[in-house]
Amino acid sequence: MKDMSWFKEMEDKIPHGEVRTRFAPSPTGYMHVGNLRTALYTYLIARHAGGKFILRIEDTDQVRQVEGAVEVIYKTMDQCHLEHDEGPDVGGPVAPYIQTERRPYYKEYAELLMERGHAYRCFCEKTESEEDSGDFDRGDDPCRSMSREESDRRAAAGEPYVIRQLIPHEGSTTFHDEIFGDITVENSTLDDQVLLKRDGLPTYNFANVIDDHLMGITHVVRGSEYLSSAPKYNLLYEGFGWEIPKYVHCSPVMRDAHNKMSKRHGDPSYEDLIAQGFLTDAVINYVTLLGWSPRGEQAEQEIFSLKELIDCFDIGGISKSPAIFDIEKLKYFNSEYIRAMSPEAFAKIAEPYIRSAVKNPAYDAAAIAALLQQRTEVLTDIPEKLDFFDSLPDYDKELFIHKKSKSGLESSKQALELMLQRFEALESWDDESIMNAMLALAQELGVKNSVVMWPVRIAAAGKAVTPGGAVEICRILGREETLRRLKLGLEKL
RNA sequence: GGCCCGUUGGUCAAGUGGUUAAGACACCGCCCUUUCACGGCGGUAACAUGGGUUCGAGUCCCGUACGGGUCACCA
Repeated sequence: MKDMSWFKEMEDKIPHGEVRTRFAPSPTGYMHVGNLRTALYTYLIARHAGGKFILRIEDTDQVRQVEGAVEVIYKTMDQCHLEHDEGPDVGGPVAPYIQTERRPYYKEYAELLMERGHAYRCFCEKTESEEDSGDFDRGDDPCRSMSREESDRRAAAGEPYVIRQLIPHEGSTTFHDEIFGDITVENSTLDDQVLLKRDGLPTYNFANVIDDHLMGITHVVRGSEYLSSAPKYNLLYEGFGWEIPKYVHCSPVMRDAHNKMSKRHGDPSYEDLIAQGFLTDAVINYVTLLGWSPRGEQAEQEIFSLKELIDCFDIGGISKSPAIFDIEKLKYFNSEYIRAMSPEAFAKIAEPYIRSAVKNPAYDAAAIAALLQQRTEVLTDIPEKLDFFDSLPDYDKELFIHKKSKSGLESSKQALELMLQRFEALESWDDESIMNAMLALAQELGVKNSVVMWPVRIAAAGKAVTPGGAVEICRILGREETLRRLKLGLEKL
């Protein structure tokens, strides 16, 4: 073990006097919605307090590493505007920020903890069945009461061992969580968890405490699955004589009442949602509100920019109970964000989706986008709305019948015939001219406007539901194509 | 099973002993309208349950049920 001056140096590097939070993913998979939300809350707590947000990679599990997982984390955080102040890529005062690179530290601290009487070497070869059965009685662990001399001797002889936390059999431990309040458990229900594995790497439970302390983390934000481990963390902090950070344990995001969101069930990751046509800002907004709600004055506000969230986020608003992810509500947020965009911005993001359905360059994508903006929930819905542009669907003449518009087969035939002539004679082809031509005819015939406009739209689009009305569709199709389609419609009648 | 936590409409949720128990999504109806949407108006729908405490309980206490978490040399 290093001498105390080394530990003193480590302590001296710890920043103080500011709120410091960390997002500490393990690179074992993709960024699911629950992860994203934890990252968001962690970020918001730091930014709200004007503190630092740190990224730390927890890669102590040798076998579960997934290729490319770290890149996904960086990319997602970048796209979500969750910029970190310190991390593997940008460095910082308490580097390194990757746990495998901190490997030497853990051993020193594990030994320090032994020195202080709160940990011991365990040489037991436990079989998997013993571990799995849960029958292992730590009270019987002979290593727990082994003399320090024997322990040192066997370790020096090269015998493999793990280092376990020495937890008292008596008494109870109380910890405080910012969301759940005070929780007390009997120490007898806590087991002597492994701190340092046989391979010399720390367990998550140990590395977390060491790193959170050494990095000056003030608010430990994590999933509620760690709630039951919290008393052991407290004992660890106390064993070292360290200040205990504030705990913020967040309940999970569920796919339904019984299951968490998971890759296995095919639940969407952040990347999946984007691929499904959702906007980042809408996802962030929705996910933040899934398990957190503003109180007081803003209790009724739902649409928040990231900036606004930073301003009003408070830990007290985080919910204790799990929240079910509702894609329908996300769609609502998405459509709100789409409608709030400038027409230009929407045209830009919609264009690829428009062009996937409308190949004919004669049809203006920006003009089509204008029709779509108010009626698009997710971008991927766009192509199917536009199929009639490139080729007129083979529709049934029954489509011309629409009771509410007072449109029938005979009236449609008449309207189409007359509009064909008038469109041909029209001086210019713009919204106003097209509209006026139709209104004039309706007036002359003494019928509702819809008696003329319904059949025109049907003939032009070949389907009952279209983005935009007869005027817009005819305008975009152009006069020539409109006339052609009206004639085809007439043939059906 | 032990320990811990949770429970307001289908969903997200406000509520911190006295309210006609907000709001939003979804759903339904009406209006607007050349369709669908958008928008406007309105509607259906909730304090898991049984005991306490209290003048008064969604709010406090206890039990029950249901749900979740945890009990790894995974995080």
